[in-house]
Amino acid sequence: MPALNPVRGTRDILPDENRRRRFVEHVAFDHASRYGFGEISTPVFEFTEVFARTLGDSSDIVTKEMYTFADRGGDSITLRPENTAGVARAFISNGLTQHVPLKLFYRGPMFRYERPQKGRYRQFHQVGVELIGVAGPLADAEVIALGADVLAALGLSDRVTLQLNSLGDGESRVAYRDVLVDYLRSHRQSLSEESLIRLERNPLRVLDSKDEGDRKVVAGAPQITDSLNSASRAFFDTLTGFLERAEVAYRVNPRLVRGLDYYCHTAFEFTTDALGAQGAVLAGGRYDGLVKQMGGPPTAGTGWAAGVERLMMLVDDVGRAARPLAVVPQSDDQVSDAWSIAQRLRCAGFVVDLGYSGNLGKRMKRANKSDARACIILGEDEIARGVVTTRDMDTGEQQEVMLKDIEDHLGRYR
RNA sequence: GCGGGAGUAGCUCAGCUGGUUAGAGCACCUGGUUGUGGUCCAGGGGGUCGCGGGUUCAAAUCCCGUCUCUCGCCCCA
Repeated sequence: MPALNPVRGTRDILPDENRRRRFVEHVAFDHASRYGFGEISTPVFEFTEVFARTLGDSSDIVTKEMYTFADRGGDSITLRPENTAGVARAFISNGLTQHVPLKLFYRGPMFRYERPQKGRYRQFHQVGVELIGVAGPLADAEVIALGADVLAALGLSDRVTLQLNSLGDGESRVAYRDVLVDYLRSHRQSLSEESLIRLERNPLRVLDSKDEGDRKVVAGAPQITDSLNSASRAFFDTLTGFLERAEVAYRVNPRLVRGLDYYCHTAFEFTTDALGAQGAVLAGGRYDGLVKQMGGPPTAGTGWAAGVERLMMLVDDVGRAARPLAVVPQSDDQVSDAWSIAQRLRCAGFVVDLGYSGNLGKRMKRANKSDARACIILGEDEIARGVVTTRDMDTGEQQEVMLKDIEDHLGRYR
């Protein structure tokens, strides 16, 4: 049935898997709340310009990975490939520039036209945070510590490492870029074809090339740390001091870079080797130039995004769904009474399932399949006497209970 | 966008040097048990062998194309 398959790179998430997804999202938001973040929801599509302008014309996301189309009114629309640009747009659109510092959490689907792989889909989900309007390193520390907390709460502490780097301020980055380009040019005969292109368009990217020849060249390359001016160095030192004080373990990786212009100072990634090539599970950095680039006032910002599907694959077990009580009529003759009892119990806050058809045995089977904690059995006999029979599905123990007392009696199964 | 591997029942897979009616386990349904689930026993349903084309007397099996998944590259969450 090829016509009935979901579109490549998309998939259906069934109830069991959605419990994992909700668990991940819930843990993320729960911890974000503790840091004072509130949830923002922005549209899943924006004017193409929102992404084109902020992500940079040369980035892969913009040049070949966006779902872009003209709507019926002729506007160019793009399904969001990430949400930082959307949040920045909302920040400006809603006049929030006067309400900084602003701490925003988000979650939801993102869209990128990429080759699907393990943990990589064309429609995927992210959770993320943006802390807008704080220029100092305490904001970076908070955001990183929050990321570490979320991963810890998901039970992943021993499977991820935090890699940290500083790109410095604009002055430092320009200085480093010059030094780096000089060095790379002098070794251009050893660089891969890819890297020669990057050298012209986005030289920092050469640093995280996986090509063996490139790596040798990069190993001897000047490090950004040496190009940081004193202000940038102080920023980074203060940040690492905060992280140490909060006991957030990190490893400085001078090759961790961000290609886009609006990034500065902090860049970080929590990575794992448990997902093959998809190593990054939660990554972010500081983007002081973004809001201004979008047409807003100069505004500092720092944040991260995490791939929900990747996290879902890493978390072990989220426990089973709530076990229901099953109201089981002996036959169709007792269905109306069963229905009343079920509604009464639901009203009282119980999780209640029903057996829909068949004889008592069939309905019991269904109750068992739904993992029922207990059954409320209702026969002709019981109705006549104003009682029900309850059966504990784990012990098999049964007893008769007055109909009016069932809520009390079942309280222990709540 | 580029390269490797794989697609057989709802799931995991066997069958593949071409040869009767394509199998197993799990799952599902029915009965044993018409007032009692799980376990057990007996039986049953379910497959255009991803799709299209080619070779052949004969194709799940060989060849080509295509789609999807998967691993890697690129990039990224």
